[in-house]
Formats: sequence, C-alpha cells, structure tokens
Amino acid sequence: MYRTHTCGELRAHHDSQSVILAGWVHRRRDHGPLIFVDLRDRYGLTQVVFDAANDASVHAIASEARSEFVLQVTGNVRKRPAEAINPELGTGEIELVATAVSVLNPAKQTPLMINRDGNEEEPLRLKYRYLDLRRERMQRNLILRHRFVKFIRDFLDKENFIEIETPILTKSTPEGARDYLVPSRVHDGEFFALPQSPQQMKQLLMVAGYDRYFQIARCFRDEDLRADRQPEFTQLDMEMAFVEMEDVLDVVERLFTAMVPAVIPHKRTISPFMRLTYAEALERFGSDKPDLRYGLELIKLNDIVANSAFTVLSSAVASGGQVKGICVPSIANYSRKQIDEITDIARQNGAKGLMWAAVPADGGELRSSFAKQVSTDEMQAILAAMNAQPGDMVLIVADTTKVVTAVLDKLRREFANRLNLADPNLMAFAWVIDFPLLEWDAEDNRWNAAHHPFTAPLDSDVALMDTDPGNVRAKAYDLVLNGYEVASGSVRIHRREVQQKLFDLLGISRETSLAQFGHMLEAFEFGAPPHAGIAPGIDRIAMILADEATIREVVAFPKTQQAQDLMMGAPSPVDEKQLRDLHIKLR
RNA sequence: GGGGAUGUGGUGUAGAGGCCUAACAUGCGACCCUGUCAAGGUCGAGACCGCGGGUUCGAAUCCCGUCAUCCCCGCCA
Repeated sequence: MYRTHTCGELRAHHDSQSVILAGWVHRRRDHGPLIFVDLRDRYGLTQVVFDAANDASVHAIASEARSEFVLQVTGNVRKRPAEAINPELGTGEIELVATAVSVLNPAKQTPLMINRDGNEEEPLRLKYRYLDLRRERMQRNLILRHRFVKFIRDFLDKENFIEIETPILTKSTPEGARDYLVPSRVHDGEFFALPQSPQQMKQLLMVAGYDRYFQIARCFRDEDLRADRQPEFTQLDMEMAFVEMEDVLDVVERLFTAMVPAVIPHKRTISPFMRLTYAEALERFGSDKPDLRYGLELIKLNDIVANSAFTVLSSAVASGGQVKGICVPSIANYSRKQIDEITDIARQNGAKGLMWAAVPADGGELRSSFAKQVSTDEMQAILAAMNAQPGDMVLIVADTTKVVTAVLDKLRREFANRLNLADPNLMAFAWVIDFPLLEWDAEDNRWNAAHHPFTAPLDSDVALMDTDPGNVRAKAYDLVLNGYEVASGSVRIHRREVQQKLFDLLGISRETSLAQFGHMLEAFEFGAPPHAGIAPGIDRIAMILADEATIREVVAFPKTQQAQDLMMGAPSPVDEKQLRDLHIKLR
C-alpha cells in the first residue's frame, strides 16, 4: 500500500494515528537538525516534520530531498502546538512526524516552479505541460471543468436525456469549416473527415426516435486559432424532437441557471436570460455577441447629422452608412496622446478617423476634434442625444455600417476593460434570436447558410425565400455570455421539400445534394419528427467560469496558434510505409 | 494571407550605443541554524543577450531578414 491517506485529508481527530502519505515535495524548510517538508498531492498539502533527534537516518534522506521529489512518508499524526497552527491550510492543525521515508523518484530542477504561479513564456508551459498541470491554477481549472461537465450529465439525465456517442471517423461535407481528413487504407483515394460537429448524426437520432439526446462531443475544425478557438474542442451537443425553439431555450436556460451556483457559488446569473434580436444586438452593441455586463451602448446620430455642413458626417449618411458613437464616462481629461492611442484602435479596425468631444468635469470649455466643423446647436444636439455628462467623452465614427459597427464594438470592449466596467462575477447570459438564414458571399457570388444548411426559416418568412432571400430570418439562436458566443442552435428542417428548397437556394446542385446529403433527404421521408437542438461550447464556458482569458487554460493539452502540440511534437512526419499503405504520395 | 507585440543564466525581470568582464530576485550547489510554513544567514556556480546579416571605432541596445510564441483581421456552415 502506497498511502493510507491523501495529503489533504488529515485533521486534528487523526492525532496519534500512524499513517502513510505519498506525494511531491512542494516546499522544504531546512533548519538543520529539523526539516519541514510540505508534501503535496492533488488533495492538498501536509507538513511533514523530520527531526534528527528522532531518527538520524530518516532525517538524512529528507535533507537530500528537493522540490518535486516523490516521497513516501510513514509517520505519526501529531497536533501542532497552538502557536504553530497554520489556518491557511486544511491540514494546518496537524503535522506528520516522519518515522520512515523513501524516495520513490527524485526530480531534476524543473523548468517551471510548481510551487508558485509563475509567469513563464507560454511555449515553455506547453512543452512541459505535465509540470504545468501540477500547479494549483491548472488543477483548479481542470477540476472546475470536471464539475461543470458532471453537473451537465446529471442535470440532463434527470431531464430524460440520454448520452449517445457518434463516430469520429465520418464524412466530409462541402459546407462549413475546413475538415480534418483521415485517409482510408481500405479504400484507395478516399477519406474520412473528423466531425465539425455531430450535426447530421444527432438529427438522424431524432428520426430514430431518441427524442432527447446529448453528448459531450469532441469537434474538429481546421481553421486558424484564436484565444477562444482550438482546432479540437468540446461541445455539449443536444437535440430534442417534438419541440420548438422555446423548449430548447427553456432547458438550456434552466441548466445553466442551476449550474452556476452549484459549480462556482461566488458567481451569479440573471433570470430570465435577456433576449435580443440579431438586428438589435448589432444596433445597440455593434456585436452579435455583446457583453451585457455594462452599458456604453451605441447611439445612432444619423438623423441629427444628415444635413450637417460637415461632410464627413452628412456624406456617411447620404451614402447609406451610419454615424454612431459611444459616450465614455470619466475620460474627459484624456491627453492628446491618449486620444491618439484610441484613434489608432479605430484606424486599425477600418475607420478613417475618430471624432471626439470631451465635456470637462469642472464645467470648462468643450474640447473636441470637430467642434469647428459643426454648429453649436448641432454639437449640443449630439451631446444631448448621447446623454454626455460633465467628465464624459463621446467618440463618434462615420463610415459604412460595417466599419462603424466593428470600430465601436472594439472601443466599447476597450473602455469596459480600461474602466473595469465588467463585473467578473456576473454571468450575463443572453439569447440572440432572429438571425438571418442566409449570408451573401460576395467572393463566390452565392448565398451561404448563416448557421448551417439544416436550419429552418421563420414560418412568417418562408414566402421570402423566393423573393428576398437575404431578409429571411431563421429559427436560429445563439447563447452569448460576457462577450462570447457560447452556444448556437436552431430548429431544423424536417421535411424533404423544404430542405431541397434550401439546398437549391444555396446553389447546391440536385446531384451534389443527393451525393452529400442524400441520407438526410431520404431520412426525412421516413417519418422525421419536428426537432431542434443547440450546442454549447464547453471550453469557452469553462474558461469564463475559471476567469481565464484563453481557452488553453481549461484544456489539458492545448495546441499553439500554429496548431502544434509542443509537448508531443505533433504533427510530425510519418514513415514512407505508412504513406504507401494509405495510397498517399507527398508533393 | 495580413497587422501588431514579445524573445537576456533553470525561471521571471532590469538594461535605452561605451559605465556590460551583463545586474536583481528566485531556483541550484556548499556550509551554519530545533518551530518553520515564500523560513533565515554566509559563500559559490550559472547567460557569449532567439538565429543570421548589416550600420558603427564600439551593439543585448540601432537597421534588415528569419524563426518561435502570443493578440487581432481574414477564416471559423
């Protein structure tokens, strides 16, 4: 037996018991004849005392031990003297007096210091990920993620959902992200694709009658990485039959509303979740995934400036663009340099410039980049529309709708960050609904599915599919949380003729649609029930729960931005023989 | 594909054309020390400053290129 207890377990009532602990040397405090070792495992720390007066040979071994040695210690639990109790430690009322010790494995000097939350370059952490994962921060994150997923499984089980696994080796489809491909040895020249999501499988499970399905599903997309995007990631994949949008929203809303207090009690949600249409989200926040923990809403000034003598403003309106701004509190005293800095942010996001006006807190004269260009009345109307108070600065962009939206979204986030406007303990979930069904792809000159090609149109908009496809709204919904898209779903098409019509609109030929999606079209002819689903992103939500800025901090073995695993050294070349078996020739 | 940032002993930082034979902290090694809990003290070893080229009398420092990592745009049904 390697151990009788864990390093986080012993308490005062274990006093005088003989126990065995095993773990890593977290810290060693060497007083010569008396050595303290904090022994660590994932359950906690226990102070072990090595006293030369008790046993010189045991003490000698401890004096050789260093950080991250793996030790097995036999000893007697002893209550600490009152003045030596450590209230910071769960085991702080006791210590283990060693009577025997063995070094299960020594350790070289580690490239990371396990016992402090270091600030190393990330490649080093990723190369030695197994050491990084020993640290408290990563343990806390992975355990939090486990509890989160465990809560989901328990909750959905009680709600009558069943978890069903779907294949990892599946079929490439033309829509969507780039696929990861796996060559078939048996079929020369043919390939499996790793699933971008189990989308079709879960719909076919509905056709099969498993009317409440879920899966903690690994998904793969060969696209470029971001702080919140890995090439492989995990979704809570869900699908329900005989439901409408409200049924899906209801179960997900109840799930997360119950999850937050159970998994991370110091955070809170707002009930019910706020709801915004896609159009409203862009109009008010400049984003389809707005952070709703703070205001800084976008104010539209088109009506005020449409006839302005300042052509930067009036021509933006005349050419179909927008003039919008945000009112930022408490920065009226920004220096020229600071204003240049935020102007740069606007430029980097496509704006030609940034107009600003600062209302001094002390009632002094207005400072503004464009006061000379507009009349006093006009300026007053702008400031009034934006509700600018003394101390505030308004920031205004005039450009195409796309640029105005992108720039103000960026600035809104920037100032929320600078001014600490976002409460880190608030989980501001919100639904975004009424997405467009289609997006125009100017490059390929065709319509693309905005969500995916199985999404049903709003009943009221079906007629528009023939006359005005761009304005057809979808029965699609996103769940957003603190500025991230954390789930996306839709009511699906379950009738062959509607599905065929959508494929036609997407410019997918009858021939291609049969070859790629024939199984779906056929399945819809064998009694497919109405169904709908959603897929919350496990990594992103875990990241937010853990107060981390990147998804990598909640993934045990993440990949770099170049999609490499620095620990394993993947990807890597393979033997010529392996390639030959797969009928692959490199070029 | 594009824009930006970073790269100095094991680790984290300092350094802004000569004061750098590269400093500080921590870790590491040796010694001292019986109540610490980031223990303390003394002494010591350890980096040719990511890599390549250039400017200069002189480069960690300036310039060009390159590699790696990160952030963002494109991309992500």
